[in-house]
Amino acid sequence: MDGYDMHAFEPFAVTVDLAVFTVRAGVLQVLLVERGQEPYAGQWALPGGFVLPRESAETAARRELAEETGLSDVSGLHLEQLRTYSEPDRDPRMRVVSVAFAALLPDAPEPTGGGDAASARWLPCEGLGPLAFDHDRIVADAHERIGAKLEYTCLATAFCPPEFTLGELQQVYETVWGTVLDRPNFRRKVLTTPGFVEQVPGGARLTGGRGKPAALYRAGGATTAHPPLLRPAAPAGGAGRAPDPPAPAAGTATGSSARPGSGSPTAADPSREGRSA
Amino acid sequence: MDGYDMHAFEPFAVTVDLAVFTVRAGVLQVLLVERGQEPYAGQWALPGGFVLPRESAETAARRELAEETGLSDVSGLHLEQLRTYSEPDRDPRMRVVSVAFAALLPDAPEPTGGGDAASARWLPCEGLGPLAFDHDRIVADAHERIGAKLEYTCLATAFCPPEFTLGELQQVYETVWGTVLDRPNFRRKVLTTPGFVEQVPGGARLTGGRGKPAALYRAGGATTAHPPLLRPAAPAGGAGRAPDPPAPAAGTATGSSARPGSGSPTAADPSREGRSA
DNA sequence: TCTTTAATGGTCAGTGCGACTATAAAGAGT
DNA sequence: ACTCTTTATAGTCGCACTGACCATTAAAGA
Repeated sequence: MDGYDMHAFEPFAVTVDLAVFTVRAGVLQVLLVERGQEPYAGQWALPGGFVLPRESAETAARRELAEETGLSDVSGLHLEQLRTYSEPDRDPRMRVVSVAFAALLPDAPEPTGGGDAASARWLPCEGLGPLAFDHDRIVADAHERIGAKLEYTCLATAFCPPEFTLGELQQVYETVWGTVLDRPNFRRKVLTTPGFVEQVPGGARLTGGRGKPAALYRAGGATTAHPPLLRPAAPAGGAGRAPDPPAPAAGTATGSSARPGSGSPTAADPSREGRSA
Repeated sequence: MDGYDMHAFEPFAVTVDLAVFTVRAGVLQVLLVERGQEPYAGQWALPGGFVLPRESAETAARRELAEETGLSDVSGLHLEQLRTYSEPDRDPRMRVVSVAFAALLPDAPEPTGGGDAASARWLPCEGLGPLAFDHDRIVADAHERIGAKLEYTCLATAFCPPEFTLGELQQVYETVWGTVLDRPNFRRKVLTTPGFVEQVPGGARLTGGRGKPAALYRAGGATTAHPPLLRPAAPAGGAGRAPDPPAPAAGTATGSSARPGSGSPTAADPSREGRSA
């Protein structure tokens, strides 16, 4: 950053783009908005916007996240800078440099429509048509980054509500990685990693599931997993076995989507049924 | 990135900053330039400069890297986007958003002075005084990122010349991590990781070192290490045992610094002495 | 020649993990 | 009420990897 007075410099527009993910009904989903004007009118794009004169990219990203999701408190949500996209022609109108962020949401408080965007929707990450600008690549990069961070951090809890079962936590891994994990082994790994999760004093979840009620856990204090929880090496040909998403039955859905109420996920939900000793 | 026509937007200056690292004489060093003008005149800063109107940040970074190091061919060097720094007041003169990159060089072709900067120098990463702007933080972030990537990638070879010994490779790990590793165990791990390194057909290095001549290796085709080469967990209190850098003796220096000639490190150096069956 | 240094080869026990079996506790169907 | 299905949880067994060692080889230096 030397040589200030030696070159003329071109001004750039600086924006943020948000890749907001959630796991819903066993499918990884991204928050997208439908573009109203050219270019790419009618196509899906990542939410985002300009960085204002007196804010950092992180501040702008958190502001946009709040606007776009309609959540009142986004301070606790995981928001992480991904990388900056600066190809000269990525926006046909002008020179735009965009700082991309990845954000993780636990429950999906059904779109919003709060901010700039008229229509915002959660769409499955897999097989979505071409997005506006270079947003396909941003989504792919963000997906890959999150998958990698699940291995050596405790980030997966950011996809879960304040209290969750180990089955829900496992489904986060399986959904992001697109693999199936052995349940007892996953359980052992998570429980023996100090500070990954901690059991909530006296609770077990009853009604939602079909089987034995599962114990509830909270995120522990640890941020990194040592040693890491490695994703199973792809055997050889093609992708590993993908877990089938639970059947999209209405009403009492399977597993994680059975959670009632999508309001503020701040306090423990008292409508969660029976709690044994 | 929606809502273009709804806001006025402020133009930003966009720059790149380069954290260029090398391992020299058992010490991790960064390439720094001395600032000539205010602000921070006389202080050390990272090399970098403006992104030109028709180039991406990556292109600008590679251009600056070539200018600053004076190397003719920087195409093979490892250059990786770190993150973008955009705090509103990080430059007192104007709003500057900077995309930071980390680059790794094998041998250190003693500074340069080629590009913009009058005086460029390698300085040890540890205990350098306050740098200009937020460059301390960039260096710290880059160091941490590189240390982490050594664990699960084969990146360490980017610090080594085209042909190297396992001792040199190990010193890269020890220097970046600030720990001591067990030599036989390190050797076993590297050699059993498929594609990490491959032995050069019939060579062993003779003169430089004091002990038994070491076999020469090249970087293999692999980019990731599965399972990773985990950095030893810090025992409890404070940092792990730091390796003492070899005594800074002149002339025939110890170990890795014994390599002759600092010119273009493209082809295998024929001045490398004796080569047994 | 003897010592020092570093590379290389090998052993051995503990840990972690994958694969697998077994049991417990709920709902659904008959 | 009983069985079947489903899910959570407990436990076992063997292999692979790792960390801590020890031994040998081959050079340089005293």
